Amino acid sequence: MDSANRSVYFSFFNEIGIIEQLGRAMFEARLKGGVTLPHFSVLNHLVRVKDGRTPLELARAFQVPKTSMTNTLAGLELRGLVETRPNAADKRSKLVWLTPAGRSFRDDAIKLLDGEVGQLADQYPPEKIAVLVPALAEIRVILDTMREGK
Amino acid sequence: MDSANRSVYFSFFNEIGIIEQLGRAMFEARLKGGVTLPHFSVLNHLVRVKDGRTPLELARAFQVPKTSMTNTLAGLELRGLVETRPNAADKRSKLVWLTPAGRSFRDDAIKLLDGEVGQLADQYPPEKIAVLVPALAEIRVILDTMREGK
DNA sequence: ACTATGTTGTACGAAGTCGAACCAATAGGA
DNA sequence: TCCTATTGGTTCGACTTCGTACAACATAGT
Repeated sequence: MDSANRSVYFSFFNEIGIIEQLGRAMFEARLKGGVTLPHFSVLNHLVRVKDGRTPLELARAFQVPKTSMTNTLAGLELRGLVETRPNAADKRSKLVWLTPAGRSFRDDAIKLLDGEVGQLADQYPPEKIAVLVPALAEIRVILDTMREGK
Repeated sequence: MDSANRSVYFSFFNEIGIIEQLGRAMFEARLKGGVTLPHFSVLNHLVRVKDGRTPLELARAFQVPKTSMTNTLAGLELRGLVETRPNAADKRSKLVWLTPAGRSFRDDAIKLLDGEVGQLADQYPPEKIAVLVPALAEIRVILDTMREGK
């Protein structure tokens, strides 16, 4: 492959990196009380999928080391957004449950983010985003399979 | 906007986040001597655009606070990959130049990454990536102008 | 020339990430 | 049963990011 073809991949990852950073900053600006994107992501996951998960399950779901998940969950528990209870089925582990405060925090956050999303949607409509998402998902799958030394 | 339209934007940022993480891990696995993606990005930028830039110009190019760029440049200078000289035109600032070691480190890294890029290119061709990049750049610009009430 | 204001880079500290080492509990033999 | 390997989770330490505060220098207006 020649250099011109190759460089387009570098540009791609460069844009991805900048959008990730700007998107994260935008999200976190709307989240009150020092709640970060990882915090919100976990809350959202617990609502959408189901709570009563172990920390390790969550770590795997987000492709993140378990030590990072320990830290994220500690932040959520400190803020009273989740609580942990012992796992009767395996006494080494524990289960993470949403509190009512955690559930409503997530719902409120979604409403607040709606403003930002609307502003973006005014300039880049959902139809055009909807074209991008499957392409990105395809690339994500390719990268993920490459990661497992194939 | 209804919930179905809104969720497309959440999916978008979700894919972006995962690709950023996988891409970063892939890149850094190939970079020797504790050189990180920010380090490489700056080296690459200095080669492609031109060296003799100020730290602040670099910080703006990567949408990163200048304190972060100070740290990244310190790492590069520590490894002998760049050197800084005083800026005669503005004595407050300094100019960042590639060393021969920096140039060859970047060239070697490109060769090492070529395998990964080629593997990705086999499954997702440059023509399709080339379509994505301008779309992402457009979104990046929109997000940038939305930031902190501009 | 003088003063006010803006800009460049750094030092420092708070917060987040993650690998290594560790402990407790479990599972799988022998 | 006992011994060993494995697994879930935390602690600790090194590292990165980035906001605040600051010093040095630059520039515009008077």
